[in-house]
Amino acid sequence: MSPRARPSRSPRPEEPVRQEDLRPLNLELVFRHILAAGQPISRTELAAATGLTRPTITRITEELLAGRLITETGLARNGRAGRPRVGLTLSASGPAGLGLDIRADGLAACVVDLGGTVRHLAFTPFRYAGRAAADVLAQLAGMTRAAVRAGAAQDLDVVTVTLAAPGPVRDGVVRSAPALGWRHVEAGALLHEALRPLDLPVMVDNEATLAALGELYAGDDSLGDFVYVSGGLGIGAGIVLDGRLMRGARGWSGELGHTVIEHDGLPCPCGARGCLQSYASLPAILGGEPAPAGLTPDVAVTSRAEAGDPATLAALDRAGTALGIGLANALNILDLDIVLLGGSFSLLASWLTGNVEAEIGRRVLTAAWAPVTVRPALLGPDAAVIGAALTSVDQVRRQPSAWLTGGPRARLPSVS
Amino acid sequence: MSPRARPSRSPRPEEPVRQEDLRPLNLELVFRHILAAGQPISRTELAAATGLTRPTITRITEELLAGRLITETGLARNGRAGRPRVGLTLSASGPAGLGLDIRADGLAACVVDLGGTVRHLAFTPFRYAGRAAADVLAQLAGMTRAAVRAGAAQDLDVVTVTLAAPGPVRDGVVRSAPALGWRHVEAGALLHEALRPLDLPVMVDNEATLAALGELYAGDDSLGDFVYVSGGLGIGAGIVLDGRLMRGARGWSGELGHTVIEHDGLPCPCGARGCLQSYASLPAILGGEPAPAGLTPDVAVTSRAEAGDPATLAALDRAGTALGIGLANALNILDLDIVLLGGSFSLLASWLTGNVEAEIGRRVLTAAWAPVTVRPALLGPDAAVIGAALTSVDQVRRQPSAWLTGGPRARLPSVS
DNA sequence: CGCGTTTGTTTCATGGATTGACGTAATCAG
DNA sequence: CTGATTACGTCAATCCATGAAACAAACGCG
Repeated sequence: MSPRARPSRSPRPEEPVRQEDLRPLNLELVFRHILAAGQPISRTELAAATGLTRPTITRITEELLAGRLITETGLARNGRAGRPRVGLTLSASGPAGLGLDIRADGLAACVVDLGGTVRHLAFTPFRYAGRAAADVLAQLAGMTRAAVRAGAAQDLDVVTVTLAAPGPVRDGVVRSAPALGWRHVEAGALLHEALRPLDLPVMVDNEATLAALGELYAGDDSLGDFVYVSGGLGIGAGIVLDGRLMRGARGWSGELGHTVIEHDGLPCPCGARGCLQSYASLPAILGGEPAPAGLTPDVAVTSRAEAGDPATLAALDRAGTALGIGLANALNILDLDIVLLGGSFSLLASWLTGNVEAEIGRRVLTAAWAPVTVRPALLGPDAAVIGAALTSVDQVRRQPSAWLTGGPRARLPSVS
Repeated sequence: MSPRARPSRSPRPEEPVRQEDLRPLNLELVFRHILAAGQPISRTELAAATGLTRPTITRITEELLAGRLITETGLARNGRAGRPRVGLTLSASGPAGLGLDIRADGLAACVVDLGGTVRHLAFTPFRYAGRAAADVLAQLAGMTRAAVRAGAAQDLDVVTVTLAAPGPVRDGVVRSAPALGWRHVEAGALLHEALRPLDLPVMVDNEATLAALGELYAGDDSLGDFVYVSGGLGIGAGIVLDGRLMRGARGWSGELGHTVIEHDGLPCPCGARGCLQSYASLPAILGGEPAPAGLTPDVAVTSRAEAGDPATLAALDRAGTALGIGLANALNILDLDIVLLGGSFSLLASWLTGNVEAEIGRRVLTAAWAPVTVRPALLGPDAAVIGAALTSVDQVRRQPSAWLTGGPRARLPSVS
């Protein structure tokens, strides 16, 4: 996914609004209310909630029903007198989103429906050493096909594919992914090609970014501003402000791993010194020695920590402090009050949280009167795939009218 | 100014859109085009630019003319055949914005018109030592009255007052301003009270924030994403993303001064160690010794640096490096490509820029393929006052329809 | 001076939404 | 079983901003 080309810096539309634009707008309004309700909601309730009149609600729900975006549940016999209400819910069949993730230990695929529930989740171990990017993408294409079939078997129609990649991404191109040995790989175009004859739009985005979106969509409404820190071979962050992802001027925000902890500290492959990544990434915690064969780095660290290995515990202690300093910097700049430890950090949270909280409490100026919450991510290691799938389906959730008028895969670029 | 209460995290309206809502929307669209044009623009040009038809433009411009938001300039005889165009420009009279700034060396007031040009600018030296907050606000009230009169003499009608304060602000309350000895001062309410019987809405916001907005409004359209670093007794930053100010979850973003440079470095009054502020603020550059009597700190530093004082030059060298590291952290997290050195840093830019650029080039991951620009702020030390005044007038610029329908000072809370 | 040309205005039709009334469906209370 | 109650659908009438087309105004040019 690329940052939109910034056609205007104004949040308001740059195009004239005509009468015929009213229906789509109100349709989206109604749809958002159905989304937000979380449970079946009747037409009358919708009328009251949106401020639209019942005739209008009827017309709009007709369109939504015809487009398979919502379905009627049974009558809700609420005990009171009168005709019972007819519940409206997001359709359990209909449009769906597909997510893919290139993870340290393998590849993952996921399908979610409009309601955001996971309907299919698959994982294939994969070793990247010596494998070309094309191999990875061919494997992903296979998993995508399987996922589309699995969706179809449940009457789900996959709309878009979103791929999570471990590195900065723009316009479907992975600029660099050291863990995979990738540099400037046109992952979006390659995957779209490998999917033939399927013609699914493909979006590519950073792993931490998508994981943050996953947490945002999966979390309750109170979760509107937070940093998601993803630990793994490197360290990335996804920042959500006011319920919207912060992408930065060029879509490369969140490089927390190269935040400076010590101005003349350990050297980092990026060329600088004292980067957070050199203190708190999995390799750093493992102390340079490779993980035992067959064990992924995070499993190696957790098992050693659980066994009470003093070197590992010391490394985790140091990592927590470094992470806390890096996060404190980010929080001082961004003013957020929730930190989600994600990726491998979600597994290591019990050893990290203490030091992270301590450093934040000490260094964040506003922490004194506005405490910061540090907690592991809800979705754990699957956050990125699920987030990717949710991002896919969000195409429809954000613009139901486009989906309805344009039919399947309306006006989406094939790669972005 | 407080962050709005986040009624909805959606960029789309939460209220139904009716036919009568079309006109305000299109009116704002037209007004934005007039704003963006920068020079007189004809109705026909507006029609082409907005996509609306000429009759609609006529009706909308009628309303804008009646509300004194725009004026017709003379006919533009462009040499070609046909009826000449009638230019439309932002009204040089009509609604105006008032800004106030509590600066290290005194108090400033400023009036700008709808076009953003400064129509009045006043400065009063002021010593804060031993003076209560009420004294400061009484003085500001006096300057406000004078500015309103000066505006009225030019046929300008001040809509709102915005006060820039050196510290974190929320809901019109200054949480802390060490330079003034303020803690939890209800500056907005106090100023509103002191202005009686004038009943002008008063907004209060952080100085760096408003200065950043000033640069945003004053700069050309290419300036949409940047960090404004304000140097002074402390160090603050205003962050603009996609043409919009980033305020953080609670409105306290931009505390760059307490970003960690060295994880066990110099102690800072905030309680932590190694804060940027301990390396690059004016007191740090002065090396702890107070500025000579009668000289403000920035003048003291510049004069010594110009005289070639080796201690000062070394301190500036250190400060530039530290500032570069702090900014590199921010840029890695935020992905921005423009840094504006503001406040006192705008005067010291020639000694700082080199080191700042060097550190950023070394430490920002994306700097290799996407260079970062570092330059002094355009408005210099007046950025905050002007930004405050522009913020005031922006109330009208962003919602011209509200101004037109609601009459003067429509529906603005008296303090925020 | 009159013609063509461009700009701005007036008049009328269009279309989606609201309003309000009415009809129908499905339940509960007695 | 009957009547009251509530939910949902439908129909006409009306509103209102926009679009389309014709009209008026102001200029350059021959």
